[in-house]
Amino acid sequence: MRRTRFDDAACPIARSLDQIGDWWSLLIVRDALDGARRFTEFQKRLGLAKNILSARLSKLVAHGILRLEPASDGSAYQEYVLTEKGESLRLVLMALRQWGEDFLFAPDDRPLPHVVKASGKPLGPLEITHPKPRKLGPRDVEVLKELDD
Amino acid sequence: MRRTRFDDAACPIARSLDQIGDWWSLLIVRDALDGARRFTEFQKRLGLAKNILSARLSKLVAHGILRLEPASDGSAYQEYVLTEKGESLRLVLMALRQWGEDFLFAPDDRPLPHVVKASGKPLGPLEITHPKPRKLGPRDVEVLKELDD
DNA sequence: CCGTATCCATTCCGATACTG
DNA sequence: CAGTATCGGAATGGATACGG
Repeated sequence: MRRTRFDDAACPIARSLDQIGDWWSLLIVRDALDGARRFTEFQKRLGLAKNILSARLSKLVAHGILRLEPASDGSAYQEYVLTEKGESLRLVLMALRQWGEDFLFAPDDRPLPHVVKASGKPLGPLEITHPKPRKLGPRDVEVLKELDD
Repeated sequence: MRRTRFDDAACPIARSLDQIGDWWSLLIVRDALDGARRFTEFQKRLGLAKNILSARLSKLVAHGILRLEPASDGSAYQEYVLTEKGESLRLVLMALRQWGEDFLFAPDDRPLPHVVKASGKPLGPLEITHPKPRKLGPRDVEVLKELDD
């Protein structure tokens, strides 16, 4: 596409999109946040072609969003784990999730709730803060896998 | 590319990306939030080809993120204004901005600060809330155009 | 199991020319 | 000013075949 690069743009949003603004990267990060670490695991979850998964993973590693690590089990392979930079995308994903929940689902087709781990209670909206104390960290929340009420 | 569609995915993030997950849409929304309304205005700010701007704007209108409105001045043309759905993307953009600010700028190349309109003070991080009261709305903040300290 | 390599279709992007 | 039309090139995406 010979896309214009945004990597040196003055705007942080443009720079961000340059690194993760394509169709698959954020979904890969989403699954990584959900515990996926192996190539085939990502492939199975996302259902995308292996060559493009390979390319995306490499790009994410190159940008320091994922990092390669020796497999946690005995296998000779490596695993893709999130760096701090990658972990921090959780907030972006949450914003995207809340927007989607609010505007992209019909009343009779609700998404799985996003809840606070400790309490199991659904999240409130993201809030903008003055430079003030924090409430809850991104790690404190999770998305329910199924409805078991 | 024959990309897989996410518009009926179970995951809100996937659905969101289906509507605004391309290279230009969020930047268009960014500029709309910043006051841009006219075709040429977007084109000038973004520096993208007119045909693709045209396609993106149409798509955003089709998705109910932008809406066409008779020009506010005398001209016979129309203007692109954000719907509530589009306005709500402000939070997503803020998350993206904060991530970019945190990880994509060198110490000697800081981005323009994002401040609270009323106080002029820089924003704190987005926070996750329990179902609790709100603090500051997305409309209360702005990005400085230049540094005049 | 974990990828890389190859092939082909699609579509995205940018530039330019053109209309009202 | 506000687009539409057309063009070529590049990157993306999916499928499959192949190798460690």
